[in-house]
Amino acid sequence: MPAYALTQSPTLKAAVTASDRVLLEIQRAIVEGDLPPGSKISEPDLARRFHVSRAPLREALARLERCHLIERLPNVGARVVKLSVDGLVSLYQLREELEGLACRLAAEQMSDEEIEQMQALLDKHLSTQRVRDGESYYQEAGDLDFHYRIILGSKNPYLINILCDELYFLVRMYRVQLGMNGPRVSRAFDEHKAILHAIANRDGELADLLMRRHISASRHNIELTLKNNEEQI
Amino acid sequence: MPAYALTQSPTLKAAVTASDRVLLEIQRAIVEGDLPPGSKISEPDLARRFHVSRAPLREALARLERCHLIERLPNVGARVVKLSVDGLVSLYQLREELEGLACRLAAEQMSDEEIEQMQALLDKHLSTQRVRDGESYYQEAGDLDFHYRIILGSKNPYLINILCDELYFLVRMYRVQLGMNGPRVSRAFDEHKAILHAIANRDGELADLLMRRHISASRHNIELTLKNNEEQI
DNA sequence: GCAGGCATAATTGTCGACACCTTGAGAGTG
DNA sequence: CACTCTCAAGGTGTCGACAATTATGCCTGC
Repeated sequence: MPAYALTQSPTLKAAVTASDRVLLEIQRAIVEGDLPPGSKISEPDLARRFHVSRAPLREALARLERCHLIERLPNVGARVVKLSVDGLVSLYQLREELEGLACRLAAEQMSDEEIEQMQALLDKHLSTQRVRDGESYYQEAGDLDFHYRIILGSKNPYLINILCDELYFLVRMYRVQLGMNGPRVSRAFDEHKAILHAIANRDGELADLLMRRHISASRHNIELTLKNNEEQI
Repeated sequence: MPAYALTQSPTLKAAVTASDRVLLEIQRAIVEGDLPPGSKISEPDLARRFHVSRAPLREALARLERCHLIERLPNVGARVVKLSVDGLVSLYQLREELEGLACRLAAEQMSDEEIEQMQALLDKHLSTQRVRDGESYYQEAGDLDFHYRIILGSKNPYLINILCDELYFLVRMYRVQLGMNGPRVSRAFDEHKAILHAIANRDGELADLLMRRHISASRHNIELTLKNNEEQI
């Protein structure tokens, strides 16, 4: 399998084409709620806004559909996805399964060097977290970085593609729009550490189990916020 | 989650647009080896061949990339994927995990009526198989139909999307190009029956286990053929 | 006042043409 | 002979315009 199979998304490569650029901008806009959930996507409007023609814009829309940030109907158009409890549950069911698998594979496939680099990464995150206690953004970035590395460590290109290119933007959207809060931020570090420890011991089964629990806990956290939000409406 | 989230692929809906039509034709051509693995995809060439302009063709190519039938490089172009043992292993690792999950969810989510319909489907397949013993195509279609129904029964839209829209064309490509052969054809029926029985008993764990074994056996079957093929070259 | 149909406006799908990039062949040089 | 550079040819990325479809608002009729 050629290496470029892993570089389909412009997040992992330089944004060489206009379509890539626009994709990144719209992804950010949707994830951060700049384009609100449920809102209509007008192609002529967006094309003007990002100074491109409709051709690269439509290419970008196709990729946005691929990562579940918009939904399209032929001859009708696209809308930004709405966040829901059902959607969250479905998404995290998959995450538990797939990232569990990623852990098992990573425990077999990652090199000692890669594992050492991850340990260094965790140490770095720990120190910055102590300094900026409560600032969720850094925790957010650090958490995603941790998960990314394990997924890449699985060395399974299809698994990497699904998690990194197709599901993670939606995961980020839930987390950014519903906010990460409370004691989970500090507890997540310990869970990361335990998972990495299991991988370092080449104990794939344990890493799998711990990752599933880690993701399940994260889901419950978001689910609570989401249900509160829905009640407020 | 709206219903049309499940109808992104033209396989499950009417091919209303030119892009849909071309997509279906090229999918078939690649899966059946009409466009051979590794061959270059020339946009002007294909556009002439299918009597459309490059705009809908490129839309179709984007979706072909999504289901891993072609690989693209910016400013370079697209090639039909090559089949390999590594690719097969990666693909079936995912299938085991995801279809196992689908079984667990289907055991919870499927209605009694849906389960009865599946039993009727199996009976029908059994009778046609007895008649046309050895004809792999019908078995092929029947097997896919069985897996499709379980996946749909999971009621998880993301899972359905990944398996039915993104991975199954590649699975079909391996099976069609490497051929299904030997005693597996008849044994697969028994395995299907056992899986469905577990689902009917609402025993998700057992269905999960049986499905993983079923897929694993299928993989070993194809792997053998693939390795023989590579040795011949 | 309301339902239904019609015409208009706006949006999406498709087309052909152009600009830029990559690639491969061939000339030139060490 | 090997290596580099140039350049032409083909292909991809992008653009603006047209055709087909859908949404909107008005009008008519009940």
